[in-house]
Amino acid sequence: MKLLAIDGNSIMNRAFYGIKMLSNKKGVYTNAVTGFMNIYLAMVGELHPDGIAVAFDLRAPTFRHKAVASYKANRHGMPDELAQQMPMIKDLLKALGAKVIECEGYEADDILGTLSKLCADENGECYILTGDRDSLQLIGGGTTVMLHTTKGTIKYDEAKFTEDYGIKPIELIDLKALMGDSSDNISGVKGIGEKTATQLIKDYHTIEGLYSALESGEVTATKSVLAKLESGKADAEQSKWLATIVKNAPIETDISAYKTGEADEGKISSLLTELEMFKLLERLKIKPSAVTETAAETVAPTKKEYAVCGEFSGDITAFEQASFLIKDGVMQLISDGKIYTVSDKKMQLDFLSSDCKKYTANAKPVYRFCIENGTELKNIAADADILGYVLNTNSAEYTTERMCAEYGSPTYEGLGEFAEIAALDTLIPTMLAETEKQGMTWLLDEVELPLTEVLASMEHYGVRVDREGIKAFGEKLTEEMTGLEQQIYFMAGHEFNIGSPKQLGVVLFEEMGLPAGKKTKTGYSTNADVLENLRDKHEIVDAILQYRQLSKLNSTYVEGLLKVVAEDGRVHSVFKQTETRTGRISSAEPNVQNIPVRTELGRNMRKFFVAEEGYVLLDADYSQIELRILSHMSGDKNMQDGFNKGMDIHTATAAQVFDMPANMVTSEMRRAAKAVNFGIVYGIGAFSLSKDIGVTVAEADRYIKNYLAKYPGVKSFMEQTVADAQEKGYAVTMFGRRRPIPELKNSNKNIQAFGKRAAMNAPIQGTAADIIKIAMIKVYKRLKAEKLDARLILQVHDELIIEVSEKDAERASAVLGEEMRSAAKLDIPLTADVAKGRTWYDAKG
DNA sequence: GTGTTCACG
DNA sequence: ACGTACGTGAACACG
Repeated sequence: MKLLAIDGNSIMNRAFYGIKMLSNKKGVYTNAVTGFMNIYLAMVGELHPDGIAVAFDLRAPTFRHKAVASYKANRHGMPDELAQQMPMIKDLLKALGAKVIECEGYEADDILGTLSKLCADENGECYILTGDRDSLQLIGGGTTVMLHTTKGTIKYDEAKFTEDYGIKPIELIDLKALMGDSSDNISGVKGIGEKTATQLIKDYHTIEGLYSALESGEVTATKSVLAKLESGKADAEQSKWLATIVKNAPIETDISAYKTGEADEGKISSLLTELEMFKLLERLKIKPSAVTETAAETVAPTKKEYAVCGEFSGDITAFEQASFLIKDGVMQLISDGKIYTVSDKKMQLDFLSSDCKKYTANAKPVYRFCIENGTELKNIAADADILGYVLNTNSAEYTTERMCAEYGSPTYEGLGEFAEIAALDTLIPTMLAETEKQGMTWLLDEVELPLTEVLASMEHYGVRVDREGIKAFGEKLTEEMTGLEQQIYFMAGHEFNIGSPKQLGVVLFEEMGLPAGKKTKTGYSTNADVLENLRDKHEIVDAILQYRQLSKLNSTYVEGLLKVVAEDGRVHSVFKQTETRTGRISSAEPNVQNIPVRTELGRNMRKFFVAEEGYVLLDADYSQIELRILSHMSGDKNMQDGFNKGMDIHTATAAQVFDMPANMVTSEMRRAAKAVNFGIVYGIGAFSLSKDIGVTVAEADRYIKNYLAKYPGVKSFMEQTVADAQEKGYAVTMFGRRRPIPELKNSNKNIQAFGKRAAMNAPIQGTAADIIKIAMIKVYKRLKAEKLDARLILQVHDELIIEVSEKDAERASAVLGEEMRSAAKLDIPLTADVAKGRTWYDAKG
């Protein structure tokens, strides 16, 4: 018999603290279960045991509330987030065929000890998996301890133990009896520490041996140690008893009862599906379960019958309603329970441009396919990816498989290559119903679905870049960098990798003796904030900051951009519609939403984003859209007043906060007010604000208090928003978009505080995202309707860029401004100014 | 693959 | 006592 005996509590603990918080969308925490299973599967894979037993302490979770006079009383109780996960892991382990052992009055340790003895009695092997060094005393006689630590799992047999500790495993008990163990409330002998205890045990092996030697005066030690030993004899004996793991817990003694049982796949599947642990399901090669609670709440979709009918022939434009997918160039089509394939491209395009009401997953590439073939994709009524995103912006991916599990839709493995489209055909109506129920139908139909086409078009056109200009700029940067590099090496006294924060830290803070500020997990922080404070300490700091700036520009923007220029001399960034938690879109390959603008040198990059010959760029951005939204949503008349009067909002805020007329506001005061305004939008904290504007925390706190006093509507809005989010579990925008915030349910104060800030920010940032999306659709439609030689090509959160022929520039400019301003009707005006230029640099006001 | 840094709104 | 503004993507070093 080869038995794997696991200390369930200990491994759950390690897993819980070793893995960042994870939770499913209901806020049920899963990180400890996830971590446990990772360790568990790795161990089972390595050892291939015949039997697995997992021991748990049987203790009420409320035990931690002191008062209980026990020798374990000072051990910290587990946090609720971990306690919740204990029943889950037990159920899961049972379903996997492992034996879960709990025993009234005995700790996990004792159960492991008993198991190891049972094994030894049968001449079997016992592997104890634990994160607790206490169990090392069990080593020997066929028992090996696999000690799980943050650095990995160490296999402790007798040889390894003796090598590390210099004593025999069993002597660990005597060692603890002398030195004590505060975590187990074992006192040991007062005044005897690790060093002394180890030496004594090495010499005398056991407490009994030590004390008999002591009686006969054979112990050589300092007078004080001898005195401590003598007065601590009773403590030592008591401690030894406490430190000894018992081996006779009343558990099943027939070792064959611990043989691994049959796995209950159905149970595993429903458990893991509920927990949304799909990666683990995949690893176990088990399909997710179709039935979840979510299903019961909405329409419980029933499994339908589908007939596979082969290649379609007939009139492809005659369908009224169908789901489709395109896989490796072959279109799969499902309508009225019949599944077809369509291989002919012409036929595919005919279908896509027909009036048929279409359901699909990930429509954007299909839009691009149609655009590239000169036709139009019509009547997309649902897109599973978009539905998945709207229903839960927190999800990491929107695969059909995952969503079926999440929304309780059946799967169709029997249909082979058609499994996905069949699943989709059933899944989509369920998700549409859920969307309706959550009041997001308008958002879906009028914003997200039409937006996909706009994004596809933007990706298709891309933006032209001036390759030669970028190269020349890059050469200039490289040259300057070489110069700086030499200066830095000279000042440091040797060459090193300036790009390595680790090496840089050593040079600055050890070799040159500059005062180290913040630390990171791995060493000294060398970020711009830290370096900025060291500027007057040494010339090298300035050179490094400058080098950093150049190096960033060169590698990320010059080299990065050149890498992604297409054959047509343009970059076709991917605009992702299901990426952000708040509803914004994101941009990648290249990211066109973070092209430098704040410093003049970086801003030069924008000179290389150019219009095609005969065309110009139009750039329009919303002015203060987030604060305008805040003033609207909060209904704060005082703040709205500033906007209605057309005032500069930061100056208006400064006038309010510092209680003086606007014309008396200094630029310093405006700067502070601006920082507070930003802070409010982000969910403010006095500490961060003080750091941002360089005042004391107390002063920053006063600013905030003052601000909220002047804008009482904002104050109550923020409070209400957080309260709603806490109650409902999500924050919501003006247009009904939800962002789930499970962090609010966390017992960790910091995480909860983060949740609160996110709850304050999400409605504001999210509403801004909704509004610019609406504007994009309106602009796109009007440019098309008015047949202008113009196209939307970029979006940067509050900014839109159009490429337009010179002759249509005037009209397109009007369209852009009008549609942006009228995208939403708020209590205060939305302002957007349009500027024109050959390059992005020129076109930005 | 993770951590650090830094570019944008 | 601790850590601290919201949301992203990319490059690089390092294990």
